Amino acid sequence: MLLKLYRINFLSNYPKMSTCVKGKLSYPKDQLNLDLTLLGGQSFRWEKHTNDKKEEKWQGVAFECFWELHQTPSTIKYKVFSNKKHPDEYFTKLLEKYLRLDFDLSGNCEKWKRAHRHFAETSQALKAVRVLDQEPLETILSFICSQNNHIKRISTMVQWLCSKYGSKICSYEGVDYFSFPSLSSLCDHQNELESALREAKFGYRAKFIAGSVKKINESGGNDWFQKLRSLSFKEARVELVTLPGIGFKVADCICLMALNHLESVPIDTHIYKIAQASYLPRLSGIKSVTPKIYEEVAEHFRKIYGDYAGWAQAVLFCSGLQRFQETKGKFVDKTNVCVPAKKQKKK
DNA sequence: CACGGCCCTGCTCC
DNA sequence: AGGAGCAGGGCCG
Repeated sequence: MLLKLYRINFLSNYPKMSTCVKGKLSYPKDQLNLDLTLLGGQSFRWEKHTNDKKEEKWQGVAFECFWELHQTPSTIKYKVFSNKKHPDEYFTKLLEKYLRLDFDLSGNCEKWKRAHRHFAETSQALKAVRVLDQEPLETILSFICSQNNHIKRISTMVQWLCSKYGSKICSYEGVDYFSFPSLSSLCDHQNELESALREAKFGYRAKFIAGSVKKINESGGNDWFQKLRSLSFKEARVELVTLPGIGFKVADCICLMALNHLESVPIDTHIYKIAQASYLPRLSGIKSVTPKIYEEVAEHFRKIYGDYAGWAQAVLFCSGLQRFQETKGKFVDKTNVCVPAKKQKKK
């Protein structure tokens, strides 16, 4: 045990010293559900741990920092490791920005409840999911991985990218944590990138990622991301869909979660089913979501829920997800008759 | 322009 | 046991 501690300290202090900062901010728990927000499919870099005393903590990497979060009814306490020196308040501000704590969730939920009956019915108990404000490159590559895929495998793939091309932030409790790779780091391996990804079981997404990295670099990298933030939502989306592997749905996820375009409403299969059942019954016979149908649904949500329609969608999505799990794969919207979950037995 | 077939992998189901 | 079916899409014909 002593030896182990010594090793960890030795490794993490040398050759590069990563500093640990502790901090705390006040925020009511009922306005921030960390499970839904961090583990619900926006980011793929967080894990929750519960010890035998049933104390919960969330660990993850964002903005080149490793974070450990604890939540009390009125506060969030954090530990953060970073390779770069910053004044302590930098981290508090960063965390507030990442979680968009300035957004009045309960106020907006009241508006959304008045805007449509379905919202009022589905979210009686507030699903306090917050839309994260994430880094564009990480969000783009992660959501390219998300197609035809589920959270668990996406997380594995993103983790692979980080440990292969990212840089080590710290070693904590015996685990190494890596930042998401920078654009330049990925470009340095441009020639081998696709084949390396293939080998790492990225499947057909390997080509998309390599191609997108190349194109992002040619477009100006971080300057291009800044430009996309300053453009209107739809202008930004037009630009994004020129990247290989990015269609409307993934582009909308990026706009919403990394480019500050909160009116963006990603229409995935879950949301489409909700739309068919409770918003646009006309679509109930139509299976394939063509670009035209996609836009119709998205515009419909924007019309109802306004400038922050994407956030309203996130809340609806979480409500749907929960029911999805409860019914063991059979998606059942509340407006339909609820099919009882199959009895599971078997060891 | 709408549609179906296909794409990689890994897991679950039967 | 081992093949079908599917998972928070996109591309191509």
